[in-house]
Amino acid sequence: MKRPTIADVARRAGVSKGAVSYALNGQPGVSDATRQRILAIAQEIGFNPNSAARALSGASANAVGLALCRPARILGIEPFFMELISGVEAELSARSYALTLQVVASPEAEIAVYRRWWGERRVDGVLVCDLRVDDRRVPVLEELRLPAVVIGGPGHSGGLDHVWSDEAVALTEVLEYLVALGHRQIARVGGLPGLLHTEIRTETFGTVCRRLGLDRTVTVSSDYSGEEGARATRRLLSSADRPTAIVYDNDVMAIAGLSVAQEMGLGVPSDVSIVAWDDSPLCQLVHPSLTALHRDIPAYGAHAAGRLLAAIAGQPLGDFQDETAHLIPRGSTAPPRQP
Amino acid sequence: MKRPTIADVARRAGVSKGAVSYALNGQPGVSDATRQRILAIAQEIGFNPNSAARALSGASANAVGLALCRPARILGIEPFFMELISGVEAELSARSYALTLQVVASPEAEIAVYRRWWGERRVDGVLVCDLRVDDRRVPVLEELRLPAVVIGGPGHSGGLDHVWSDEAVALTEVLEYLVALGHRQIARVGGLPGLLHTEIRTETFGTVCRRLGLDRTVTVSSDYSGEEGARATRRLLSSADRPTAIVYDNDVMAIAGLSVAQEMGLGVPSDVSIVAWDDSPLCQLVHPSLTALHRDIPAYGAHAAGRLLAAIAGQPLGDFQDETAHLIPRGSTAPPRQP
DNA sequence: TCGCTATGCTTAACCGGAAAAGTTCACTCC
DNA sequence: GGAGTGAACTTTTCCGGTTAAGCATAGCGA
Repeated sequence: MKRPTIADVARRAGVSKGAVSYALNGQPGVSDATRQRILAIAQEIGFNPNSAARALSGASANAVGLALCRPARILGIEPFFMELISGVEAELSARSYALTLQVVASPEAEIAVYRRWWGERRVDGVLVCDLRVDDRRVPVLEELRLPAVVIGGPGHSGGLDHVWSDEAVALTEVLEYLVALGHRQIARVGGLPGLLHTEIRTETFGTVCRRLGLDRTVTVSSDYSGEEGARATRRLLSSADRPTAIVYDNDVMAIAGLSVAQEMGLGVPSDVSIVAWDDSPLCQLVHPSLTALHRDIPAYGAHAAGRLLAAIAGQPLGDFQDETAHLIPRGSTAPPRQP
Repeated sequence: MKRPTIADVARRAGVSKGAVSYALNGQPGVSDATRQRILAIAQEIGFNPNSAARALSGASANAVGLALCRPARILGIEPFFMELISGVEAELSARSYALTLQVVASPEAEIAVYRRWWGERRVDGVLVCDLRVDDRRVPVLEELRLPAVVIGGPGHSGGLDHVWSDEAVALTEVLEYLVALGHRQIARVGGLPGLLHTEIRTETFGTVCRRLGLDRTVTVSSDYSGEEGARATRRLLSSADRPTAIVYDNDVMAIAGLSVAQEMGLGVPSDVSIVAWDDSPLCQLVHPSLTALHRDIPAYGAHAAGRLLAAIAGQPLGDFQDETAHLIPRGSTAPPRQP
């Protein structure tokens, strides 16, 4: 089956290719009557402009790129990325932009992908996840002048636009809540060290605990996987002065932690309270359901995508602070058992 | 920053654009010495061929499409798709193909996306998920002659290549295992009706139960979400003759079911055994860990992608039966308590 | 009546590659 | 020595759009 081209439309309408192009793109230069006729014919023969030809003459590929640097195992289990992608997609497809996805093995590979995409003009811009402290991807994107929106922050995104949410405030809410319940020994199982939001949380955790007068607080690093979350929890709960509450950097680790606690014969929340960061439906499926920090991740993705499209259109909007995650107390938190 | 084009390489090498094209594409027509020189220069100035220009002259967009028709909520929570995408990606990026992703709201929208992609020449082929009985997408793809690989089957994929895994054998293994443990009342919480694999499972469930002499068996339809899984479980477990074992069509519903059982004060596996289809790491994070049907989903995706690339290259390979899911018994199954 | 402008269209150049067709030249061979 | 050949390039055309520039025609004011 032959794909209809602009020439086919032009022939049937008895006008030139140029006229068709003007008509379809809403440009002036054709009468209203002709425009209507051309639109009808294009519709009738199912004409869609060849994206390559368009990209070649205009400058726009009508696509944005997203490179994810996580092992398959973790990508699958963490709802975060898929929800983010859903949100990004919703915004993009409303403006008929395509999303080009690539899973990479390392930050270096990710940089190579950006360079290739830029050279190939395959995408008009990119969304950058997992912002790191002094991220090496940032200067490369700036050098390439590839429009980009960083998802994460604040700071460390150089001159790139970014969309972020206040991790410090959210964590503070959690800690104040736990302290209000009576907890004094609070531990945290953190995400991948080096990621900016992990570092922000770690620093905030220290600061707020000191401010609240908690002395025996500890952060253990992990990698977001259930296995690591379980291992960290096992270590924490076997220690001499075990914490009465644990805050996890994602929901998967929190669920693993819950399971470990129950396995060790500890009651949740009676012996140990659990709080999860990121509130996927999973948190409500386990028993007891998990107290979690909730935010609208698809909306977060949609905002980032919207900003990226604006940046591509040449309107640098500056940074955008998205909704702060808020605590949803559920069954996994309670006052600690009196000693 | 100006993107280097083939003309820049040609100028620096002191040859024509044509020579550069031959050299970079491994075509005959240039001497080895010149080829090396051109390659070195291309490397040095970081030349990447403009994908649009390439797509416009050749016929290949060097991209494949994947349209997903599920609400964001479910896409996020089900590890299946993200794992599948990881596998697809691994295969594609090894052959430097891009993956274009689109989330759609309905099968009609999905068909529209295929038509658009085809018209825009945006992709060279597509992967089709969630095969339905008498799927309307199949004739459209055949009519468009858009290379496609259907993930799912067997059958109902018309003349399109497909990659499938034997659901019937897997389910039979589960049922025989449960019967061997002594279960006689087995229920199943099924996935979305209309999806081919759901229908195959439903039919197999009926057939095998009859063959094994089980009389009181029941299948409840659901939508893969935890909420629905919980509701279905609640109904099953409150019924007069409640089942002693429940098989769930995915892991999320199984986890929800486990939670409901525990909430109702029933012991798992003492009062009710639970088996999950799809064995994401989640199954090992809950307590007791779930007996599950395991298969390598990234590999499944990689196989499909590989077949699609072959189909695009013009080698129709015919159907491919992937590994059958196999049962991994864990803590959620045991002989039923004696009445 | 003659310009002048605005409208509505056509023409043609261009984007950056791929590849067919054409050119040059060294070399072979009768 | 002249035709024939093949290697190594160059030139040209093409893909299918966008868009600047060109060109009739109509309308209008002086």
